[in-house]
Amino acid sequence: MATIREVARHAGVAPITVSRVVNKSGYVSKDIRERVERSIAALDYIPNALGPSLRSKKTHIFALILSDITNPFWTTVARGVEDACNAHGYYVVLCNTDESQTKQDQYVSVMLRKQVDGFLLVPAQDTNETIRAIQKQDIPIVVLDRTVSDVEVDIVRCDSEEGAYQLTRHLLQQGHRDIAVVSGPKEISTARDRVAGYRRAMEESGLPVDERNIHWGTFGHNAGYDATKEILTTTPRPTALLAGNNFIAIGAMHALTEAEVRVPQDMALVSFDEFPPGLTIEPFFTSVVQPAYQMGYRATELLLSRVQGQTSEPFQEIILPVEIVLRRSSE
Amino acid sequence: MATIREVARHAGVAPITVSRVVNKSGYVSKDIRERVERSIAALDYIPNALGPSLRSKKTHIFALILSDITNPFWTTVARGVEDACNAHGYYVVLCNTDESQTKQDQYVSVMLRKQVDGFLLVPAQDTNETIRAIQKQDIPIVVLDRTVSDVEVDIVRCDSEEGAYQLTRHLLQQGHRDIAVVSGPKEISTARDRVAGYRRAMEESGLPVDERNIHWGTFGHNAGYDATKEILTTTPRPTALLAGNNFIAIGAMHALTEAEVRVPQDMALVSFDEFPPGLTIEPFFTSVVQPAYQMGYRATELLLSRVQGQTSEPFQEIILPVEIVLRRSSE
DNA sequence: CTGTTAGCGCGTTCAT
DNA sequence: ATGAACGCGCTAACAG
Repeated sequence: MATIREVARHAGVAPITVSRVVNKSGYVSKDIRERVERSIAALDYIPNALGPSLRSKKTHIFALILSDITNPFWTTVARGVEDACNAHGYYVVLCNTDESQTKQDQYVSVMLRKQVDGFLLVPAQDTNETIRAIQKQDIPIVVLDRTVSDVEVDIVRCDSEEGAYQLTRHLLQQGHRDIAVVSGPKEISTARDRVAGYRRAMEESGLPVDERNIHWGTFGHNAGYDATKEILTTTPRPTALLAGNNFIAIGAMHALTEAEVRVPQDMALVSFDEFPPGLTIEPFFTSVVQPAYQMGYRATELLLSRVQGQTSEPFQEIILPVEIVLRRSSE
Repeated sequence: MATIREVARHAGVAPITVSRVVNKSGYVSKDIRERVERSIAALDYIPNALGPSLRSKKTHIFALILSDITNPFWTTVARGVEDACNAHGYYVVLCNTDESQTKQDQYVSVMLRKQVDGFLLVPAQDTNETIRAIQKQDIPIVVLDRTVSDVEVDIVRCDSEEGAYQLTRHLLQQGHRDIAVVSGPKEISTARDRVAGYRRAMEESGLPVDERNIHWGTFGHNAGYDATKEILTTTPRPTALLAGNNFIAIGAMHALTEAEVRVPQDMALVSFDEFPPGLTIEPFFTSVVQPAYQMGYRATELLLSRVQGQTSEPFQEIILPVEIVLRRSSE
């Protein structure tokens, strides 16, 4: 790897002149520019971005920390982040936490040392320590998807409560009265919000909420499977099921198929999150569509505005609207 | 962000002493260590990794450049890469090329400037220029999934030819004689290999290969849809279809469903790549399972060995075996 | 229009 | 056991 000095020597000029040619900054006569350009080509010179970063304290790198890139939902978020970054000359380092607080904190610590210019964080649990640690270093951060208690921080998320409300109302309209919910971990706000939306719809219709109908677990398909098996043993058996996300719905479907419970005839099944069109033979689940790509994109734009604008306006909470799509799984 | 000097001043010692405490290198008396540690905590000091990187010319970052993180296949590869990296103190910057040569080259160029320690590249097309440019800078690179002509380079890939061969033999055993192939772009080696495996199986059985049965396109579901629509208009109509990847299979399925062609009764359909268990209600396609996670992991290990060992052993080509899983889509 | 100087944060080398 | 000086690659500020 040639350095700027070697190019300068080769071209018989000062390093700063090479710098001016490379960055098209300042005046360089045509003759010298061409001579420098030839030297650059001859030596295969590629500028080292570390030097400038050290001086300018800018790396133009953001850290995106999320739970699992294997879930199409997060993948879509990540694409939104990446596209927004690229549109503004930024790049993304991706970190999977697997919902582990420890992995999350390790990543944050490393990324702080690496001088990333900002964080996009899907908080693994309801901890605010991590966020505070980042804020203490004056590095901008935008939280994605989930609220965190007891911190002031920018956040971009979707309206889970409203989504669950609409799903439940849809089920009620179909005549269901005994509806079970299989949600994610109680520590994650989206899991709580989805239960809250369900409650609101039930109560609004004057229906009592049987607490045994509310199941907390993880956002993985195994949890959906387990909870559904349990639900199938209860009497009276619920006639409809609200899954907290796409994986839970798949797990529920596995359990139902295994028990030869037909959907929607014997049990209606509604869910959160779509699968991208290239991923399913035929969309089947009635579900809440969250604007995942938009969430990533908007969060990145907000982060960029924090990074660039020195202004410390009040923290924002951007809540993106969701949409409900009716399909065969609920008639 | 506090610097090492500020901590040193705060603790009344020299910067190097702080460095020794932070890195646990060299001798520091217990008293001073504790004093320094208190200062570190008081100032929320986090070491800046840019300085050392500038000196040591090591960033401990790899660039992973692939076509599309939205495809579960690549996502699984990425997890393999990430896990292998983390196990060795490395981190990954992820870059989506969307199969575009231009985007790929832009990313490579930026990542070279950012001084990544190595590249993991899924080549967008059959170009070796990009790879040569990286090698010219003496940065190790491992190619993933696809061969590239006219370059000496390490590569880790799966045995596409054998996979297609087995899929075709399976169809032949089921009594199919007129089999169409919907593959990816001709410029991508896996697309060619899959056609080659098909040819081998056909020829081995003494069957002529009708060139009109071979369709080249992209690895997206739209291409699968379009090609299948076309296939359905030909007479005699093939009785079986070999899809070049998961997305093509889904697209084909869309076209078949639309035309009310039943699978497998009216048309058998076999494919490459599985969907992860959390992503499908019920696995349906007979398909070649490629060890995606392993591919990512092994490639990273190879890259690490290149980065660490200074030895320039001969370039390796690691070909991972594939497996075929029989399902309902082909009886 | 071109060049010199100095310093970003850190750790290696050599001293004390 | 602790510290001073130097330089990694680059560019802003200032000279000429």
